[in-house]
Amino acid sequence: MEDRIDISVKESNREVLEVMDTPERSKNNQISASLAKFEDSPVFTFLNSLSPIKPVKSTHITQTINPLSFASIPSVFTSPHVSSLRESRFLRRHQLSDPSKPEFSSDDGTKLDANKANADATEQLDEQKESVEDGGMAAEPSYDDCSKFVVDFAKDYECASPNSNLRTGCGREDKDMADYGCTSSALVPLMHEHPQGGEMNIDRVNQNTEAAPCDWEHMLSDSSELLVFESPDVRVSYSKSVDPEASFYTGIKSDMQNLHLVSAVDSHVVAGNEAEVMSTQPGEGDEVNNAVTAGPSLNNSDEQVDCEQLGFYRGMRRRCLVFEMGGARRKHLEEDPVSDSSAWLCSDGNTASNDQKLVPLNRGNESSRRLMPGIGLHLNALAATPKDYKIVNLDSSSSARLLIGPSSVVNLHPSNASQGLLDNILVVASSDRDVDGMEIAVEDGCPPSANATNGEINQSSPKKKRYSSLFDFFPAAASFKINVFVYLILTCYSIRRKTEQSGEGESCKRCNCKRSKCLKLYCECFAAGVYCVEPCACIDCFNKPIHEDTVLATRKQIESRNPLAFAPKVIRGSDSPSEIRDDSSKTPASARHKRGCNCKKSGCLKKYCECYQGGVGCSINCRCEGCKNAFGRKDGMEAEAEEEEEEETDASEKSVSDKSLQKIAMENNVEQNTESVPPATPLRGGRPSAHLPFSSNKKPPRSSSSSSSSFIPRQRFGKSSFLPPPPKFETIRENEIPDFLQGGGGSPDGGVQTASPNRKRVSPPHNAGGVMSPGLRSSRKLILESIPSFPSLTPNQ
DNA sequence: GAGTTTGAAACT
DNA sequence: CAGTTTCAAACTC
Repeated sequence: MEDRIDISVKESNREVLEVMDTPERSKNNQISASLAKFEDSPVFTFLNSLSPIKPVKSTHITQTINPLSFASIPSVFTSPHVSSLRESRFLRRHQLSDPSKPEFSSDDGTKLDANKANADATEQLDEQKESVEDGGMAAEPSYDDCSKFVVDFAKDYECASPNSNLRTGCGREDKDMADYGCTSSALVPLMHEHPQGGEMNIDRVNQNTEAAPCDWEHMLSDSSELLVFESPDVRVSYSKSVDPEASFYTGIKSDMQNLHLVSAVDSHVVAGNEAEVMSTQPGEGDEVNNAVTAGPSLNNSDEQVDCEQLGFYRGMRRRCLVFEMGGARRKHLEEDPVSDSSAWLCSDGNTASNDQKLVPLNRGNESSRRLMPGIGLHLNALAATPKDYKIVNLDSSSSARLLIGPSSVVNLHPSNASQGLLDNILVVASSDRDVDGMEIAVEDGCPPSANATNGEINQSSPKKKRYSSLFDFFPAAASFKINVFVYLILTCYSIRRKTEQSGEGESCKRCNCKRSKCLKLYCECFAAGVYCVEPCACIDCFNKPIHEDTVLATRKQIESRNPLAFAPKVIRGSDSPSEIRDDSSKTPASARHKRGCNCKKSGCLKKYCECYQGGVGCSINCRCEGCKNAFGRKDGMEAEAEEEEEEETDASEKSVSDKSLQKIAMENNVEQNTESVPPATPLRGGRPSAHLPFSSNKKPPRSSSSSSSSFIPRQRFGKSSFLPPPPKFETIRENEIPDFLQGGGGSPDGGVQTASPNRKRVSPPHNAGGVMSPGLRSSRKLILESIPSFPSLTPNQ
């Protein structure tokens, strides 16, 4: 049975993956495939060794929180090119955002268990319920998960909580537990418990947890593995549909909400199968159960139901979560360009329907529903998170879902954010109470409705209290909590890793628009492709899920004028080795502003300058006057720039110097970029570099080459203390640049120019000749592997 | 926090 | 395409 189950699960997962892949398929497929293999492969082991756990253990993830930097948020709007990748992002975010929604697991569960699970699940559920009553822990089931990780985790958990009903339920067969079937069943029970009587479960859990101390390390290691490696589900979901971060968040949130530790895991696992992360909504336990029981065709007929029923996410949070998640998934699932829009929609609540669409992956499955609810991190949330550190919800801004605490500020920068979260989490985890707080926070993030769904769990009362109460319910939680947290942390960590790898991290955006209605590029949120969130102080904002249509339409219009309007403004140097810069030694980052700046008075030393703001040096594309960009003058003097800051005076002169020089430099530099880059700009740290590798669909290369030379942000500023501002813009690697972007022209500049709406800029001021350095072109060719995150409204992409 | 400066975005 | 206006962020006080 077990074997069968596993096999079926794997197959299902792969299928899902395949389905998902369609849009960008090639890459995605590869990825998915790789992921799938991953699980099986020894690599897992390796990964495990690498597992996030360590970092987690370290706990300290040094993430600094930059109050200033907001993680760039993945663009809400999917640009055509990006679509697939983007979608993934969305998903991620959604997940994150939605953490409140528990739905995650549901998906996986649905698939996995569907077959066997159903029977088992039902039985288990019954058993669990009983067991719960008995005092059994439901929680464990979560771990059951198919993934070894789960198993291990379960073991650990067991140690912690012998009770776990799940186990018992699964218990029949320990292996079974490991098996998906078990997991499913386990999940089911969890689900049931939730809906029905979270309390009872909790108590049991508590007992369990308390009873047995857990092996944190094991847990961590295991969990990490699961998250990262083993659980194909997780991976899939994350990698594909879900944004790691988002998933992470969402996962946390969902977990939190559910408090079903298990649920989180389970969800992951379950979801994993589908490759989507569907968070089971707490309230939906029934659905989940159904799904599980339902069998393979987990698809819920009612995807919407998930969203709406769950309702958790209505409102801001919901937007974010649903929005993102749904969108992301949808996209993945559906190749349809439309999906993009749907993604947007999701955020609204409206989207439920959309979500359904997305669901297709599941097609048969109910998973779809799950999808909606649970997962999504909100991009915004992410963005917000950094500041607020609210891990979870975006919308939640208000809710302050901060796991940690409102006070705590963590940068969620994509790269950092996760760690920050982890850190926070860890911290939190350290103290049970903290944990509670976290949970609370999470839930807070959740819309009331969601709570309601969870209602069971939440008793109601104030969010925080609820959570606390939850813990009350789950008194045992202590250990259990820890486990859960650990799990979450690991998950987050893993997610973060992925995200980091992907380069996605982004920060939140907030705007303060008063007249643009947040429908113009003036609006940072809109420009970033994300919906405005609570933190925004905008007036008459239309950049909300509710106005999806408007937003999309507007977006299209803008894109029609300038296809790259939503593209990341800053492009990091390509990774290609060829591109390695000569100067590499100097500047790691070869990033450059897509269009270049046009500064007249700021000397490119203030954030007025987009190049500076983006943490990149000015390039040939720039038409700035008196460039003193600390990250690199357009002259290519960047190195000097550093030296000079003080010398600034010279700068102007040098700037003059030459385009020719610049060209040369550029050529040399062209290659600089490379991944190393990341560190490149000091800024980065804080921010998001968004680099998701999305395959670009389109276009032309921006002139990457224009490149500036390197800019070494590093401290070059004479004023060591003074660090360059974190990049405000989303950055993309050249490789990532969408084809359409690249498409164009040969000369890097040209590409860029073409891209740039502004003709002025477009015109390559400096070396106009598309000539750029030949070298650049050749070397670089910007093959934009992935597109930046801009969402394209256009269907076609 | 209000007012100013700045440069991108949008418009003509 | 150039010039102007609008806009909101960045900055200053």
